[in-house]
Order: sequence, then structure tokens, then C-alpha cells
Amino acid sequence: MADDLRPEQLQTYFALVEATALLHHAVEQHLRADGGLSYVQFQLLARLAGSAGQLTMTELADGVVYSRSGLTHQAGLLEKAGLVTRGPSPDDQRATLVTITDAGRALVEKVLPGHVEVVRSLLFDPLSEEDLPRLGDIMTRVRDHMRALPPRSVTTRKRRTATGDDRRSPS
Amino acid sequence: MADDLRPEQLQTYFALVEATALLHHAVEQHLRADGGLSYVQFQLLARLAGSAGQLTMTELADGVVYSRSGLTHQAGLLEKAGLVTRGPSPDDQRATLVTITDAGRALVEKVLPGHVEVVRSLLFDPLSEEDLPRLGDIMTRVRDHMRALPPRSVTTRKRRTATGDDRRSPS
DNA sequence: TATTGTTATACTCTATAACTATA
DNA sequence: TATAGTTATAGAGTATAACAATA
Repeated sequence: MADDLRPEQLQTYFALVEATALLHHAVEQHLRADGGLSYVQFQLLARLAGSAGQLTMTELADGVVYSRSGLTHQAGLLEKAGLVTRGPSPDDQRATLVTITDAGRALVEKVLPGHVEVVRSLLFDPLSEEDLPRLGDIMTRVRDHMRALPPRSVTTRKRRTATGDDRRSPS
Repeated sequence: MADDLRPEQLQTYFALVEATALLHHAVEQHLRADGGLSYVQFQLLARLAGSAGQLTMTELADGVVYSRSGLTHQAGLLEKAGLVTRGPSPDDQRATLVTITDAGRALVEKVLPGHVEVVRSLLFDPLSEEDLPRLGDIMTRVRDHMRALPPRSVTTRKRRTATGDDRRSPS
């Protein structure tokens, strides 16, 4: 299992993956139970609430969802729930402007305290005052590094599914 | 958006979430393209390869999957792909013993170098020699903290779906 | 009675491809 | 021609509940 990374690195990688998986899971649980939202949906709403209230689909997608259709789907769900509205953009006729509604803002505000509480109790509680800037600095650097590297879609090959049905039988 | 966490904490949280999301996505892309495996499937195989080659379903599930049926499903896929076998345990007649096959080991070994390369280039490249032990220490502490806290299932409420169909019409 | 695991089922998320329309 | 967005569709992942068998 220690192929090429030093044991130190491997251990760090595993700890990071497991910790963030647990955090993500806990946060999703809370958002679902407390607001009926998935994490992606929460991110979209939070982004809208933070950015003057309305964004175009492309702006909204950036960094949150990895495919156009995925965002269309999520935006549709949010719209159906009355949390956002969609309308044409005055600047660019091709663009769709997504606007957060009062209900959307209210939901974000309702959910936020609990969300923050989960994050604090799980992530920040075990950290010292020194850890915080270190972790922040490190992860910011890693994030910026990753943002810079791949042009957002990494080849998207044909998807051989080792575990998928081989479908050698005719039907 | 700065509800209760200090701006420093919020920024750290966001950086962590985005960086790990990007890392996770990149790793999944690679595993899928190079081995036809999801990340969960890879984790299961790697775990088996590391742990003497065979584990019971419950042991295997620990920390990887969050529901029994989910693991049964994944194990079924891996078995169908010839990467593991399942059989009764001699110790406990209720238990199912999952064993990695030669093909399973081979696949792990085939995929591992690329996996490691992705992790190195995305996560460790931008880190200094000092960052590594700091990150490792911090995330280990966070992980252990999280492992200790919740008994693995956090209430699992009724799941009100704000974005789901309200289904007020009698159907 | 508690635990291990499977089955059936349903739902959510995500992605690909084809398409429309504007720039 | 390139970009913005939608639609249709399909596939993968995960969870709940009901169940069978063993401890």
C-alpha cells in the first residue's frame, strides 16, 4: 500500500480523506434533516445569498457542480421548491439569471446556525489556535494549486466499467 | 455568511471543502478511467489487500460505507467482476467472509501508481516539508475526534425534502 | 433478543448526447 | 463558429424496510 508516497504522506492522505468524508457526511445529514437540502443545493443557495442575490447559471456552476445538466437539474429543483427563480438576463440573451427568493434566503438563514455548529464541533473543536492558520494556509494553497492545474475536465475517457455488467450475453 | 465562525475559520472551512472536493473528483476520474472502479470500490479492495486478504462484511464496511445494503451492493459488483469472492465464515456462521482474488490484487496494483501520482501532484506538490507533518497531525486529530463523537448514525430523521415533490395531491 | 447479511425497492445525483437560441 | 442553457435519458450510488439465519 506504500507504493511511492512516503508513509508520512500516505498517513496524511488517509487522515485527510477520512476526516473530510466524515465531515461531509455529517454536514449532509444535518442539511437534509434541518432544511431538506443536499450539500450542493445549500452551496448554490449560499452562493446566491452571498453574491448580491443573483447569478447566471455559468457563474453559479463554477466550482460547485461539474456538468451543465447537473446544474440545470438542481436549479430546477430549487425553483420548484420556491427557493430561487429563473429569468432571462438583460445583458446576454442566452444567459439565465438565477435569483434567490425571500424563502431561499430564509432557508439559508434557518439552516446556517446548525451548519456552522456542526462544522465547529467536528472540525474546529479539536484544533488549537495555532492549528487554524496553518490548516487555512495549507488548504488555501492546495486549493489554488488544484484550481490552476486542470482545465476543469480531465479527459473524460470512455469509462470502462470493471464492475459493470460485461454484457457479453446478447440481450 | 459569517454566522458564528470567525472569518478565519470560515475561510479555512471553505478551502478545505473545495480542495478535498477537487481532490476527490480527480481521484475518482482516474480510478474510473484506469481501473473502472469507484472510489468506494477501490477503498474496499485496498482494505482487503492490506488486511491479510479477507475480512467479514462488517469489518469491511467500517469507515467506508454507511449502510449494510450499500456494502452488499458493492461487494456484489466486485464479486461479479471477479475481484473478490464471498463465502461463509468458519468462526461465525452468520458472517460472510470476503476474499480478494488474484485479479483483485492485480487491479489494485495496476491502479495504485496512478492513484498515488494524482495524490502527489494535486495534494503534496504545493506542500513544503514543514507542511506535511502539520497537516498530518491536524487531520489525524480531527479524524480521531470525529470517529469518537457520533455513534456512526446521527439520528436519521424522517427526511423532509424541501426540494422534493411535496406530494400534496393525492397522487 | 441482538447481530449478520441479503433482498427489494425507490430515490437522488450526475453525466452524455442531442438540441435550441443567441453572440 | 462558439457559448449558454435545456431536455431526455441512462447509470451509479445509497438508503429504508422487510426478511432470514445464526448467536
